[in-house]
Amino acid sequence: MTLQEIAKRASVSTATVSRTINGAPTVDPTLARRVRKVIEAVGYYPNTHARALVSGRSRILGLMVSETVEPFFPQILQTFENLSFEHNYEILLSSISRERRQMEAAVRRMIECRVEGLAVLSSEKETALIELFRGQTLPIAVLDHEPPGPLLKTVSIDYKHGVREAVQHLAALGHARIALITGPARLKTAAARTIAFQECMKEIDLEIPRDLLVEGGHTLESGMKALSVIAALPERPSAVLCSNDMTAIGVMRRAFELGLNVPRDLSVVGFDDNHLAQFATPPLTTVQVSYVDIANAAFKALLKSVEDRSNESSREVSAIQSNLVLRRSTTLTARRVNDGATVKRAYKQAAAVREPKSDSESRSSGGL
Amino acid sequence: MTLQEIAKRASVSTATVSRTINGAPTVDPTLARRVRKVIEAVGYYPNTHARALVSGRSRILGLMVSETVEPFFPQILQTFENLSFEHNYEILLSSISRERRQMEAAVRRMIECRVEGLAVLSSEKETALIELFRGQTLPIAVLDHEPPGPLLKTVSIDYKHGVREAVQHLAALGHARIALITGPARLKTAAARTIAFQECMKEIDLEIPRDLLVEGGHTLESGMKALSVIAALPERPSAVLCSNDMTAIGVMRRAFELGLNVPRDLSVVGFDDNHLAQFATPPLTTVQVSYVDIANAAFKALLKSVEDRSNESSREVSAIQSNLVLRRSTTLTARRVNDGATVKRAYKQAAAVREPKSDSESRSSGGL
DNA sequence: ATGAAAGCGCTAACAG
DNA sequence: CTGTTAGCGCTTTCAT
Repeated sequence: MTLQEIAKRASVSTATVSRTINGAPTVDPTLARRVRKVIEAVGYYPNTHARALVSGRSRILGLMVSETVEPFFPQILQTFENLSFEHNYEILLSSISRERRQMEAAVRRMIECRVEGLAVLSSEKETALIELFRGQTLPIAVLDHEPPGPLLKTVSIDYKHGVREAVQHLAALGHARIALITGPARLKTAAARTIAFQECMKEIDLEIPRDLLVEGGHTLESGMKALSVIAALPERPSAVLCSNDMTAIGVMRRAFELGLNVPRDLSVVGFDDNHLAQFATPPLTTVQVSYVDIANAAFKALLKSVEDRSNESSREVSAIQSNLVLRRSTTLTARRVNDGATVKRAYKQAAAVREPKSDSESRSSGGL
Repeated sequence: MTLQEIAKRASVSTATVSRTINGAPTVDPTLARRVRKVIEAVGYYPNTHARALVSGRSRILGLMVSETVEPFFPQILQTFENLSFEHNYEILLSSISRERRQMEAAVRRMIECRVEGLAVLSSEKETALIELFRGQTLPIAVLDHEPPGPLLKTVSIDYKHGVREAVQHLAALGHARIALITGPARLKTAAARTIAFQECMKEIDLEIPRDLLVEGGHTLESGMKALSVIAALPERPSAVLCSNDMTAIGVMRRAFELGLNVPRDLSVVGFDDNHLAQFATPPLTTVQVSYVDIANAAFKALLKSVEDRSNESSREVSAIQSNLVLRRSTTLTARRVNDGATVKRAYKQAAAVREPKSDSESRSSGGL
């Protein structure tokens, strides 16, 4: 069934049918009704490919993410889905492979499908990826990318806010020796977390001895290993901040094995607030990063870029905030434990303390 | 840049360019090389929309799932992604909304994009959904659907295998009173699990008193509530099988609160083997359902249906097996606890015991 | 083996 | 306000 056929049956021109379908205001209500009736009757659905071809607009947005098997991925996808739906776009999904050939193939698909905009939500490989789109006049939204170009919209994550809350929360509980278990060095987001930690510690004049900066790998195992290292230290820290939740879970598991009670003997803070965090034992205090907000910002930036054709030069930057979510894996240090009021005060000091927006939608492990 | 332009620059006809691109065998190698050179030089990418329009083949497969925010979803999507990539299809994703209007809109999108096949991987609403595709001559792959039609490929999940392993494993450990916490009644997959349990219990002549069949809702809270009910029973069961992992986690949490030790006082078995299962305390013994296998079967069925145009009548049924995964949430009953050898023997009796294929890719909560 | 030409289904001038 | 018409970029006979 084609538009032509509808035109014939409704005894109007194809133009009128087209106008009716697209809700053009200049079409006689009587005719419009007649057309719609025929469309309804025969079960006609316009062909998007023909439409895309002639209009030059595919109404498809590309979404490239590191791994669909990542904890935050569902939230990102769901958000994109909803927004696309709302704005009448389709989304073309692709995972960013480590292999060059696969990456090129993915890029090819995006281009061949004539996506009108692209969101790259990954913490590695984005630079190489974006490079492959050189010369495509395609708006791209990406996390914290330098240098931004005219078509490059940037979504930046403010790790510092949440980390500051975490550090000050711990300090208020009496912790002075706070360790950090980092993520893999190659992830720029992990690096950003480390820097945020260092800066926030400095803000309140806390030192970070070399041996309290332990490299992790954002995995359960790396967290376990890191805690073994930390536990063997001559002067053990009383709290540890982890670069993601999975690491924190590993830390808690190893702590348990070593007979260390969390939080009594060791306060643990995670990062991301994925699904596991709230179900951990004890439930994990963590720096929440809202992937919904991130996806939202990326989509909006893209949409704006696609709909306007003018503002090509305004390289937008949308900043997403992180926040501490208080649960049960942190508490007073031993020397403060007798001071009953202190714990309450400390909890209050963690300014933006709140449960995440949609706890039940959170997911596990990883982080962008 | 268009195919025409390439033809001009390579001084050949558009037909030759088309043939070259599509790897037709009847094109002179010299010409082909010349064409490819131009294509490479100018960075030409064929337009899939034009291609789809003229060829009548979109090379798009639809995938509809209940909620992208579901634990098993990433595995399904990833599997589809990989396979699509491999076979040069794109996938059009849509979540199955509870609202009628949204559902219709999703169906419309699928049809307008001219998807060549559709996988519906959901445990509710599929019948209504499929109904909306009536008269579309579109191959559809769906979970256990009755009645199967000529274009309806069915993927069925054999819950009984895994449940049998679970029940016999528990029986071997000395458990005679085994409770079941069901899922929501509206989910046909949950109902199937319940039936499998009843049948497997009957197989080994174990009774299921009315009060050992407790309705749950596949949520943490429902698991907690269900255990409260069970714990209050005059004659408490020594083991409980849950309709999904989330329920089992809730059971374990409430058990902990009630001072019941899992597995010593109560053996707990989950269902699905999602991400949480292995990280639970204690790690959860569970009936694993491989969503990778399910997605794989659905895709393959679809592909076959799309590529052949003949076998429209062969309504395939691919059966996916479930298996028990042994972890630490089950053990001997009190009366057997003194018999040292028994536990080993029991573990051996659970025939197909093994760790899941890719533990680290599993996800949390829910179940199809 | 290659080219010329006819559309695929739709939109958007343009003319009326 | 409506209709006519010219393509959008590609594949595919059908000749040659």
